Amino acid sequence: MTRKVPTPRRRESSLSREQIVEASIALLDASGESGLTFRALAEHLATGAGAIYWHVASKSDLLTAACDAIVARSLHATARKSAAPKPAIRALALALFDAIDTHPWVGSALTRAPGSLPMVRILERIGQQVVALGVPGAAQWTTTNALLSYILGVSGQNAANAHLAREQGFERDSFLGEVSAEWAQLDGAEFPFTRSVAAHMLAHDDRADFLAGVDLILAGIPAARRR
Amino acid sequence: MTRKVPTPRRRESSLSREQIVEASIALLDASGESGLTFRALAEHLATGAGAIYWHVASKSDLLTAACDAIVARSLHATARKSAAPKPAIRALALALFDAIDTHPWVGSALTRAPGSLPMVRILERIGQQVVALGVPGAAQWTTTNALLSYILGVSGQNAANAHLAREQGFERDSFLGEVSAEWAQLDGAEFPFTRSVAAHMLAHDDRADFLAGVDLILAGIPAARRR
DNA sequence: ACCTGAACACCGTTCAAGT
DNA sequence: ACCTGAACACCGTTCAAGT
Repeated sequence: MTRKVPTPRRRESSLSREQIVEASIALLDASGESGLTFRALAEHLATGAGAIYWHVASKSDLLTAACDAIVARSLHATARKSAAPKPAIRALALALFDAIDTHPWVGSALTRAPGSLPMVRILERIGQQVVALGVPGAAQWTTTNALLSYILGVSGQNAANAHLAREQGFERDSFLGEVSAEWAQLDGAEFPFTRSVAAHMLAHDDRADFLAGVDLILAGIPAARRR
Repeated sequence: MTRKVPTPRRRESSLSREQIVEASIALLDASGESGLTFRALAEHLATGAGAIYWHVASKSDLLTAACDAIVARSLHATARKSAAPKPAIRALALALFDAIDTHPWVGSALTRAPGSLPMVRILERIGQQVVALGVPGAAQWTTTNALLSYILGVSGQNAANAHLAREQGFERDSFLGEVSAEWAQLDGAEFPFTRSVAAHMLAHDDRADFLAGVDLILAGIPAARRR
């Protein structure tokens, strides 16, 4: 993070970390995690594969940086609304859900980078609202963690669905149709619940269900305190 | 899934899908997701890489099968205790947490296989208890989904911590120490919450916090119904 | 029916050599 | 200080050929 004063003497159009991250995001959005390749990146940036390593430590460094750019952007867009804590948490949750829906690779990449900067950004924002909610000190960590896990968990699953559907050339709807049909054919004695929700899962609205789950957790917070 | 009657005529010690899955689990446990390689697997099984493709469709098929073996085993171990719904959900959650802690690769692999058999097994078990809890029809899917996402989300994060720590050659504790120290040095104006929980995160018990979160959601269920 | 192993088309990463 | 591009040590997957 210590940035030395640069003395740009050579050509002005030299490679920069931001350029590389931006190009990475474009590749990731276009063709998923497998689309991010040092060779593809080099071609995209009209340079050699080795050049990228001057600005970036490794592929996982690059992926984390790309994640952080998306997360920071998304959090920035929902910042400073100064709403009450619970509406603020709902807005935050939806912003992340939408960001991960738009950039499905963010979901799985975040999971593999615990304690990294993008995760800390989210933790911080949720935590501040949990504190504002009046949750006592000892429960703040647990409550924030529960919300964080739910938000990233469901958003990630939703994105994985979308990604898998696209990968198999289906529309998202017809992919859900496939899964629903599979579930409906499961053994009734062994999988009664899954069979019973097969129809609902076909018709459901991912975003609305996601928000309902957030509300479920939010509802549990005062209830848990009252015990 | 249609299994033709096999006519084993050649040598009795032929390769089987179960053998391959078992060897895969061993490799995954020993050296993580990057340790599962068709070449390593072939060497382990004293065969050629191509032979494995006779029994397995692809690497992702193999990974899903390995996941399913672990999940099925773990669910079977906690089956038929016929406890009340909430204790049953807690026991189920802990069993999965422990299984993913022991086999960290299960956490990330599950995320990438939505709608697959191992996921359905878990969905089914949680769903049955949610139904037993008396949650009305319309809310069953959402409630089950929330629990599923929380359980897999937190377990996955915990496993990712363990895996990352091991990868970097740290003990788990000293890895958490690193992260905690980093958090304590964050900018106080921008990251007040993260700074304030840095100490707690060092001392906390992952398993206990995980269970507390499950209780938080369980507490929210009746509260949400009462609205 | 099942296995072998070479071959194909890729990867991330390194590094001498250039400017 | 920054870039080039060949080279290294790998991958998953395929497929003719064997038994």
